[in-house]
Amino acid sequence: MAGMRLVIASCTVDYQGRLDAHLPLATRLLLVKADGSVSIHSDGGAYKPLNWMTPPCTLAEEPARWTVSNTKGEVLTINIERIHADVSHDLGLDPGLTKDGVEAHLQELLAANPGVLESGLRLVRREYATDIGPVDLLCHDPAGRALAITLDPAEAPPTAGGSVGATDGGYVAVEVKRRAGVDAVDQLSRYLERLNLDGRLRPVRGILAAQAIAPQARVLAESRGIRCVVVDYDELQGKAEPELTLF
Amino acid sequence: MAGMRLVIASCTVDYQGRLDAHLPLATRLLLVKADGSVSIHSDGGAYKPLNWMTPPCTLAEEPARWTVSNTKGEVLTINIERIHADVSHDLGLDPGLTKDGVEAHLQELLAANPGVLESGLRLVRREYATDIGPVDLLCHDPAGRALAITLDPAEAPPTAGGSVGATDGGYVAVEVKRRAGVDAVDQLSRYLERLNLDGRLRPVRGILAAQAIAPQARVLAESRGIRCVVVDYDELQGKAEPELTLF
DNA sequence: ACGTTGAGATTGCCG
DNA sequence: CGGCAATGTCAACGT
Repeated sequence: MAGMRLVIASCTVDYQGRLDAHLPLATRLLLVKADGSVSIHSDGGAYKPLNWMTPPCTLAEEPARWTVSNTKGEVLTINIERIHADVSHDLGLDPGLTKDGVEAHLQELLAANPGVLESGLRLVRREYATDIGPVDLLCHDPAGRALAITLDPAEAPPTAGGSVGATDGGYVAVEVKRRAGVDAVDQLSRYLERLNLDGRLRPVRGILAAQAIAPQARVLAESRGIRCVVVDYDELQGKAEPELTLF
Repeated sequence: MAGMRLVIASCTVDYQGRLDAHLPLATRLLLVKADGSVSIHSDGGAYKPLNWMTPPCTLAEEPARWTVSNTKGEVLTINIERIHADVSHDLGLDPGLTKDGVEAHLQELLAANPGVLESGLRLVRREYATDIGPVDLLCHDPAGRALAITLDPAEAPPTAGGSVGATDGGYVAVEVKRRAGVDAVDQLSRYLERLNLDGRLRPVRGILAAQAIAPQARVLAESRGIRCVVVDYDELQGKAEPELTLF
């Protein structure tokens, strides 16, 4: 039986699996999809169901008791007191969602225009592989150490005692985020720690590029000699197709 | 009009807000809850809707077009080609979900039995406040430096060059997780960095306690002198009530 | 209201 | 299939 089934029922629910959970008696929506997944919704709390079972799973249906289980030993038990409605509809396959404006797109635009991050910066490689994961952008700064002279002293990297690669020239690792928090700074720090073990790259410094950077992330980044650059998505998209803005 | 509304409709959808997204024409379930939130489901893909708008938001309904918007400028537009079904039900307030087995419970059990983490360890305080957030457990090791002698050399902390408080006695900061990843190591590292600025506590070392620890997290933790302890939830619960296991 | 943290996170990607 | 990182993460809680 293909299609989606909607049941309004007064029920209690028990889940045993990754945790134990229980729902007292109340009227709720039971949503059974074609893939067998079941979700139990109340009339609030946005889109997240109170309980659910993700596919693949099997539904065993008795008159007053549904038992949904999967191969990992998780069990969802729905004890049905009364059914108020029970309808089914065949929806067919969904053509799917198209998205625009996510981190991947921001990374593409920055890869095409690394100079936005810092004048003269050139892209070496996107998704540069390290043994702890890929760095979003690895760039090279032809100006090298000379660059530091032109920077405001307040933005200059700390002295050589820093724990990560806080230097002022050569290679540059860029972490791209839509919204950057302290975790993004830690992530970039890990990469820098790793990249600076490579004698062919060392010294490598870091740039955190995001549409928005949390204040605490900015403080942490600067204390580690990591530059923060806030990028404007629309403006960047304009640079990507400059011929469109000529007239 | 209180209650939940279920509409089966052929529609296209556009979302503009944190990103841009579009859904081509297809038949879907539109779920409108009493709080005004709207979610659009296909017949698959677990419980997450294809598109949605979380409350608070307002729904403006025209014959062939629903417009859902919030105060942050996000807009969800549903162009309705045909309505196949449209039913409403008043579900009433839900008494809510009870849970057991989450991190908070694991933290309680470890607070009551810190010796599980390391013989002799004593609890100083749960949720010990620092200015960058609370440490799950702050403990004290009466054995102090003498402990290191009994440890396997392979597990011994690194030399004093480590960037965070990787020492071998006195106070111990414990980070509790159900599943620990590298981010948990970073989190604990930040706390250690902070705690070791306090002369009354220094030196403070770290223990990462979790039901499961990712291999990369283990490597990173040990490179920073942080001990990893895998705890068994059921076993720990047994220790909490030892009188029940006497016979 | 804002920030921080946990979550049965889910989902997609790539090894 | 397992590890890893992004997500319009969401939701709960404390300040």
